[in-house]
Amino acid sequence: MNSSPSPTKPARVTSFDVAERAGVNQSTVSRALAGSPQVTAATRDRVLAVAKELGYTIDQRASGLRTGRIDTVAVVILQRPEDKQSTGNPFYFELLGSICEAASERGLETLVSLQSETGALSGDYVKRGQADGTIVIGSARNSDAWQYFRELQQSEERLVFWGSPFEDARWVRSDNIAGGKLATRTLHQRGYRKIAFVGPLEAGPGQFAERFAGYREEIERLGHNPIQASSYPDGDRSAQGYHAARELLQQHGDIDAFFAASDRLAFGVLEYMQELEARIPDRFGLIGFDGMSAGTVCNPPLTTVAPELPEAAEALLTAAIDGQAPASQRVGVKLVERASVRAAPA
Amino acid sequence: MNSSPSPTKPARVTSFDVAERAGVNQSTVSRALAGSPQVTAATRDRVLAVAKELGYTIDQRASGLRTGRIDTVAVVILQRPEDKQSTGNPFYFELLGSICEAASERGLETLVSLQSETGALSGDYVKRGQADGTIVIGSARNSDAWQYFRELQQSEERLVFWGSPFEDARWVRSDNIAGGKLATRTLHQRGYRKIAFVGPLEAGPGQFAERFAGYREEIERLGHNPIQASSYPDGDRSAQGYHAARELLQQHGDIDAFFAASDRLAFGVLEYMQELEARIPDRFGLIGFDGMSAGTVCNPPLTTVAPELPEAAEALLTAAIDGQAPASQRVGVKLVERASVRAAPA
DNA sequence: CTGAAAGCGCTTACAG
DNA sequence: CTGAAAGCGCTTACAG
Repeated sequence: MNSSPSPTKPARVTSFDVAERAGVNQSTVSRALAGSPQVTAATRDRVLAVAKELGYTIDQRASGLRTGRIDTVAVVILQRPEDKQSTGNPFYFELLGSICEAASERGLETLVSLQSETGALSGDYVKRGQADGTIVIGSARNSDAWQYFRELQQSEERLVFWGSPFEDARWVRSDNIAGGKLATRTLHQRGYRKIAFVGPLEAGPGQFAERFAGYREEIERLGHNPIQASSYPDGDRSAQGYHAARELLQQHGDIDAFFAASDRLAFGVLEYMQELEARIPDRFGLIGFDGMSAGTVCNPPLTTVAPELPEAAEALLTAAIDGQAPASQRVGVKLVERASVRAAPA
Repeated sequence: MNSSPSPTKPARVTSFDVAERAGVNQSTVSRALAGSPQVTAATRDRVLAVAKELGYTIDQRASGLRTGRIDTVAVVILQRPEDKQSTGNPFYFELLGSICEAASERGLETLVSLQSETGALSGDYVKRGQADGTIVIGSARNSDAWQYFRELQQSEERLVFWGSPFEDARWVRSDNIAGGKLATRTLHQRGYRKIAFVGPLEAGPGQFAERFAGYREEIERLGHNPIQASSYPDGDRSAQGYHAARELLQQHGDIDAFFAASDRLAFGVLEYMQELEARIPDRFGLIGFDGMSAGTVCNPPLTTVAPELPEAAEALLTAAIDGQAPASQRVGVKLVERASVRAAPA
């Protein structure tokens, strides 16, 4: 009478169950499900039918224990300790989205870990058998965390960084120099004549510094001098952008365009422009960096330099999983035209 | 002479290695690392020291195979098929962030899967031994996908939905009715007198319909009639919001406020307002729903009703992992005041 | 082409 | 308090 599933046995269906029902050996079930050419089409079909009937599915823990592979990539997103509880930088989630998609196309799952506190850092997913490789992306400002991962890279081949502040590491980055040039050249082509750079040039060879280098190179090629703010407040990027725009305009009344080293900085610039009731793109041009989708909802929508996310995801995955990519690698950038820059002259 | 790690043996360190070096049995190592009270403090310390020295770490595949737990929650994010390659709805990533944090506090890892194509749906992470429970979040518009997961829920206890379009399912949702009332009441209190609802009321008892119900209830309590657009174009939420605002204003010239059923709809309304050069919040009030961080960069920043994300994450996790939460559950909402609504009268 | 068996690295009764 | 052993569910040489 009691045909309802007994509470004592949740009854995991194993390959032995399938084997018994299909009248073959368990090893044959394993081969059939793996699509081994060693097994007859007839046998395989029978096994597959039974497997489907019983709702059998390979246990990845057992499979992974045996093969050494777990078909998973771990992605750790480093946040600033202050970003705890807030959403952190949405750009990282956009990159994460691309990684998930690229991973899925390779038949990999994606394990995601948000980390911020120095004490709770953990990157040995490969050693723990939870992933075949690890990607670390995140804020260059959490330098304690980066230090930890940099050391980890000594002993772990399958670990790669996006946006790490170190040169001596395996990383993937935007082609920041090309991006800086592209933004600057675009602004100049659209008729802006005094183009300022917005972005704190923090410790070491960070991404902002590279974007500045591209800007500077292009500005000098055009026969001008680079212009940048003298200091930046602590706080979020938006506040920094706001203050920089104000300071720059106070000191150089003839500035007519800004290249912001990140979209979040650009949002701050935009905020100041709005306070000034300055018309964009007529009076001022503005280009950001990152291609964040939030830039579609600001007013005007933000023109920005965006890394090729699918390319970035591929490069990161290859480096993390295969573990034998070139030491470091840059991905291309493109201009995402929205509305904070005048149209090209006809 | 050849002391460099031989390429043939990547040499995984196991509990047997630790045991040998510490001069104990492997089972003692296991107990020591599990913090079992059965093991002497002295023994435990020795084992822990050796483990650290050798860089030993428990293999989760083996551990999970033995215990049946894997200490991981799977999160599948359903996207509209069209959203492939785009970023999809950023709100889901904000919720994902909260889930990751809550999971991490429970000592769980988070497996993330972006799914869109009907053929490639997969939710049996528990059966495959990859997770102890599964959370599905995502667009109600991908109804084929929801149908798949709804059926899966018949056979899988540890599966819970955020925002599913079905009533007969285990889900967690915002208290949409309270949220609709809150938005409407707020607009009325701030002096707006003709408040329209923006949002397509799609098939079945979706979240938008609940938000509308809350709006309607409050509007009627205030002695007014609900106002809504007659039709919505296909396309993204922003375009829908734009068209609804235009239609509403054409038909009801005296509208002075909008409650949009989602932030993305609200961004579309905002876009139309900008075209009109209508001043917000003076001429029109606007409240969205979701609490998306992108709402901080639009102009003016968007006042919105936000679900309590940490509470949502806790409820989802409890339902997914423990598998014995109430059949369905609502989480509280709050008003996030930004600048698209007038200040409260003094 | 299929079967019998070993073993991946753990946890946990079972003895002592 | 510690050890010896079984077993979680697979994959894959090894036989035949």
